[in-house]
Amino acid sequence: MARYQPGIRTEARIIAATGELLAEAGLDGTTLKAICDRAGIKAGSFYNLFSSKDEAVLRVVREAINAVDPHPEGSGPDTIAELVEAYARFITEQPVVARIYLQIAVRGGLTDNAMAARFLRHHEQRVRRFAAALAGDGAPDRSELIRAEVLVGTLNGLAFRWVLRPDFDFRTHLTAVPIDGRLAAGDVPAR
Amino acid sequence: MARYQPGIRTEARIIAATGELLAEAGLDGTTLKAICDRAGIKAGSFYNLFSSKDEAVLRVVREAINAVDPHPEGSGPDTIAELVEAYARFITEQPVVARIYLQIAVRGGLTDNAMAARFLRHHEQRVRRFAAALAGDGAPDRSELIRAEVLVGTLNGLAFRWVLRPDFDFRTHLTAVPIDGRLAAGDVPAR
DNA sequence: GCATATTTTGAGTGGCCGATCAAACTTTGC
DNA sequence: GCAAAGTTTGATCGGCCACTCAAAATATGC
Repeated sequence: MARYQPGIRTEARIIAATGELLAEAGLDGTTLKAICDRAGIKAGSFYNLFSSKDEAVLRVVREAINAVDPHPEGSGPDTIAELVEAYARFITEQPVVARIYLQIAVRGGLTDNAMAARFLRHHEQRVRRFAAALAGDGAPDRSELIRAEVLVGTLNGLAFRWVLRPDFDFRTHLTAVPIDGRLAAGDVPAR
Repeated sequence: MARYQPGIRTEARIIAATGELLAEAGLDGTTLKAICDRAGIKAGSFYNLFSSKDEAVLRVVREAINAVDPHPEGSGPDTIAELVEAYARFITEQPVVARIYLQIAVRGGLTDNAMAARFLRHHEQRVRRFAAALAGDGAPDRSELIRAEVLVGTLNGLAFRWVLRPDFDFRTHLTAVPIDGRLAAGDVPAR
């Protein structure tokens, strides 16, 4: 870990460079050389601060995952509309982080176990949260868990579509997502 | 291209090995060495029949994409229920091909342009087909196109979820997918 | 069975990957 | 200003990647 000022600044530049590359070029494009070139350092400096390339990538991914839900679970009476809106804000207001999150979700899930596990844990947590909102009072039943999984699946599906082509209008399509018989658009509170 | 019998058999073994590896180990795990080892040949034989590794991968992917929709567009009055059921059958009955299809969709989409373009073209074609089914007679309007995109997005989202964990029950969750105000389950015809 | 075309092999190529390390340099606390 | 601790550099490592090629082996048509 960095102790002196130069090291602290370098560490920050490495994290920034890694994040930008993950969003722009995906996991394949995020090579050690690319990170170092963008951060303006040599490989040796990188390994003075990080023990491996994966450490830097995981740091960025972890931050991206945490950025999805700013306030922790249970810290407020979530409604479905609020949860959907939070997802939409994540996509539209933090596109770089969102791209990292989704890329790692699928990419990491296919090959790397650590990333897949991390993403799945977070996914399940989110589904529980959606299910709780569907249930209102009391614990969600099986039907509500399934409906929550489908709703989160829809959001993820549209988000993947957006990753494939960034000009895909996530918000517009969100208005056609059915929630409890109504459409999401009508439920989204004004910002 | 193969002209003699040994070459024809080798070509088939290469395609089979490539497909198996794509499904098992993803794009990263599908190295030239892995393909050749599984096919029981040397690299030189591979390049006698294929001009590049990508050529073999693309052949498999193309076949996987074509396998999604067995009968070509316009060859029958598709209903939404039929289209959803076709997607579900693809996932549940051809899991290997489905995994390849979805992996390439996201993986290839991020780095490789040829695969991304191919997947997107196919995706848009599918959305048009869903939209036409929603519209019934006449050309689909904007609203129907958006609803079709959301519905296909939901299917993709659930499929991605299944790729992440194969024990995810795609069919059960399909019953909770809202279609035109009703649930998909009620519309799915008996097989 | 022979000439020709194809296929297979084995031994390479260069290139990029992540990672290492000693030596020079810089920052920091005192 | 000095010593100790941290940082940067430049050269370098072995390994795996996709790919090549001449030469040996095999298939095919006649």
